[in-house]
Amino acid sequence: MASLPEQLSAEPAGRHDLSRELIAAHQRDRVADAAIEVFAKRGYLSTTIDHIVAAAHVGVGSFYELFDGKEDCFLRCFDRALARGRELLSAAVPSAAPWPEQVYAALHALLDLLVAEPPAARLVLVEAQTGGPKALARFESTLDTITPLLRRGRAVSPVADELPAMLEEATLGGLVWFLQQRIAFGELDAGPTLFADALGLVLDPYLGETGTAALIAAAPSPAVADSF
Amino acid sequence: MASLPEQLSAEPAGRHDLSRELIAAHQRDRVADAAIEVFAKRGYLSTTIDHIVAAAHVGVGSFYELFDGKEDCFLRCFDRALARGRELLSAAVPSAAPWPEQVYAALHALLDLLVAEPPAARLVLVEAQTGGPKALARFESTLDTITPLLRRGRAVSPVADELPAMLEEATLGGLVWFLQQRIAFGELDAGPTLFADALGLVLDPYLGETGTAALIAAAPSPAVADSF
Amino acid sequence: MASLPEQLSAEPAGRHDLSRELIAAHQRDRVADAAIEVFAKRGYLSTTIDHIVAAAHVGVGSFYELFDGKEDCFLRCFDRALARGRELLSAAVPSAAPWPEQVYAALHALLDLLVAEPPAARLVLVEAQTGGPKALARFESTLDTITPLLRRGRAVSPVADELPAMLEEATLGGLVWFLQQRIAFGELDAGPTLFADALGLVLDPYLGETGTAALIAAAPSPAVADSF
Amino acid sequence: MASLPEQLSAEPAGRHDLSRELIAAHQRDRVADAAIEVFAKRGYLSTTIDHIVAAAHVGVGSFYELFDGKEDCFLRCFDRALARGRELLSAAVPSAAPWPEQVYAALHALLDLLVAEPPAARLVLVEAQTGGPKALARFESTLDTITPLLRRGRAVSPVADELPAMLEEATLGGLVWFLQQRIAFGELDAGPTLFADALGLVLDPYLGETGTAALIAAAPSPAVADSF
DNA sequence: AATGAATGAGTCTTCATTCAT
DNA sequence: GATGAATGAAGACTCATTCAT
Repeated sequence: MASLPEQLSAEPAGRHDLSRELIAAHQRDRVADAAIEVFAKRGYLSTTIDHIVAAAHVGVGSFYELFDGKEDCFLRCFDRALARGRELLSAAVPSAAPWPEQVYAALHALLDLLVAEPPAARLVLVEAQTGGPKALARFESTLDTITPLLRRGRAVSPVADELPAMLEEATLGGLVWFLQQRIAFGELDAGPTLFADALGLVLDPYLGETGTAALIAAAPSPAVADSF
Repeated sequence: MASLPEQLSAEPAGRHDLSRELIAAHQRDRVADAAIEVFAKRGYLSTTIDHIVAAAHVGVGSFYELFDGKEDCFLRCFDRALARGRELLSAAVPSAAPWPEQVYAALHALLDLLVAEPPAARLVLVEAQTGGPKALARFESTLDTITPLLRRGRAVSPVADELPAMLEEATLGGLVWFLQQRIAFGELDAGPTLFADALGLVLDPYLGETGTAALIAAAPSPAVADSF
Repeated sequence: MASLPEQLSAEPAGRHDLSRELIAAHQRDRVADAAIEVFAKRGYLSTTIDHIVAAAHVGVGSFYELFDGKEDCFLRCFDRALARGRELLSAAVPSAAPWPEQVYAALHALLDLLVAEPPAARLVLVEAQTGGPKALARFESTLDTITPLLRRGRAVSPVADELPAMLEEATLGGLVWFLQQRIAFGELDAGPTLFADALGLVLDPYLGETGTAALIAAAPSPAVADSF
Repeated sequence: MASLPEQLSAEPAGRHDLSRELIAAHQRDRVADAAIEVFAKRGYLSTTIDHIVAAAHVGVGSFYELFDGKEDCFLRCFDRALARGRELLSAAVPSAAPWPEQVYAALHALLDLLVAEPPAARLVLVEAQTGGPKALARFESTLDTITPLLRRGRAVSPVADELPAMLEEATLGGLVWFLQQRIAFGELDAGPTLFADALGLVLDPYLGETGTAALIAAAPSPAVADSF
């Protein structure tokens, strides 16, 4: 890989390698973005390398320069979509706000994202298991990150001592399942029902139906009210 | 010309066709059972016809006599596993018993089944989506069968008017997710924790933790106490 | 050929074997008739044993009892069709009539036959080469039988000493080609043009156009005039 | 994003596509040449893709890059052989010469070609019908091209008004048949008899035997006299 | 550095033939 | 004696991956 010329001119080579890697990373991201679309459209199984390189406008050789193969590519796509989601959600949640409003904001951002980027949504939530256990494990660990955040809702719940031990895991599972179904059957649109259902699914156990309704009525963010 | 033999063979053919179809159905079931194992072990994607026929001890030609191809085979395996599960659950649930005990029995039978037949469990719960939307839709409709049964729990719940609207869908989704995870990571064993967790996941919202605990303590079925 | 059992019980066994062979020959003919249709409809290449046994209403095993395999079956079909043609033609030609009328009758009978049995016609004239060189050779030898009959026309020709040496071979080849084309493109119907063309093709060199026309005008056989 | 490289590569792509197609066409011809040999040796039916790729020294993938499949390949081979023949014949026939000499030259060139390239000869004349009706139709239309050229012989024939109406079709059919037989039985060699027979077959009806003999005696081309 | 032509292992599937019933 | 279920060799074709240019 490191050829002679680089060693002869050490310092610039370092910079060069750096920029080379940057360029490579950039390329990888570009190709991954194209691949996400393709994987989402055709499924992991029936996606071929040709599909991807055609969509990404790169040569087959470049593809193998960038990725170790099809599975590696899928995994990176998966990671990329997941990371972007995590990032956006962190940014969307006001860390100082009371718990219910944080959940409100997070869920809203999540749905916004899923509606805005159907391919990524499908990749992460539907095609995950097809890509093997590795992708699944990563998704799982991301979910584990969320569980404690959810659990903090017990502090503000009037029925805290009645809440089931596994509530958070069940809630998260229920939400994932709820979204999977909507995506699998193409019913994931920006209707107000979707958001209300999802919010109720998460908050009701903690606040009760009336509590959730009150929160929605308060409509904390105008933007939220707009898009949903 | 030579029409006599044909007429003679026409009548028995009817009877014969019947037995032929019976034999074929039997063969199909045998091969499907073997295929379930293979699909569960290798995943739909990397299962080949050769794997299946080797496991089922039939020739390639017989396979294609029995099934239209790989996908047809997978779908039939899926249906077969699903049907068997539905059947066993129906039989296991005492229709006259109070709702909590019915849930107890049903969940127990379900976990029993999943532990007893890991391949079928993996096929239905994990490999479902790989086999295309057809399998998914069938699984979905099975789940829809269960929702109303779950909803009957509201009648016995002390907190009925506080229960979220989507509780049943969330619960079911949570349960499915819970089981998927256990299966995907090979943690689905016959430990007592598994059953307690699953039961809590379903019953807690209706009965509260204490109510569930009381039910477990009552230990309605000795068999249950045995295996879990 | 003569096996031990026959020697032990000579006379009855002989009769039995005879009748057995007769029955077998009869079966073979029946199956061959069905096979001719199938071969003509689908071509040698894409005809399967299943097609044949289904059309002939026999079991696969019986088929292999009757024939050595697919090629053997095709060859026997070919022979059978050819033999039938030869037979009919011999019968149709009045041995005492003058040569032009014999040709007239023979050609007429031939075309009658081809129109009446399109499958056999196609088998012999079009599918011949597909079945390998054996079929071709047999067809060839049949043609060689006809050459001398044709050559006898020189005796009645006013231009006998001007006739090309290879006239008979060329004529026969031209006729075969002419018919092949008509069959291959489905233009072999019982129109008067077909017969006139074929007759001209054969007789013109010997009798000249005017001679042939005179023969047609004489319309030797009413039956001929009818069907063509 | 990253749109620049695409635009830069857009322009050369046009040039490149051109050369790509040229290379592909070249490859196709090379593979077709090998395939002609194989088809001629084994027949269409029992030729496999593996046989072809082995003979052409290409990978299976390349074969499918070049052709749509076996039939497409056969058809292209057929066309190629036919085109080459047509080309050589056109070149060989002196357009200003008297008709008998043109026929002489054309027939000679044809036989030269058939003897020089037995595989192509067999492909076009014997295997034609096996490759389906498409090949046959193309061969037929080529023959139709020749008919009018043959008909011009009537202008120089002393017996023009005695010539049969279908003479040209009969002659051509006879010639084809004559050659098919020679090829099928491997008797197509460069002996003088072959050429004399073929020439007589075509010219005798127009010029009479004596006329043809005179033409042969004149031996218009020394080269002709050499090879036959 | 980037390309895409070439490869060939591996896939699904068909069908002539055998043989237990 | 007849049947047709079972076999598996062999076919066409795809596509992930390599490597010369």
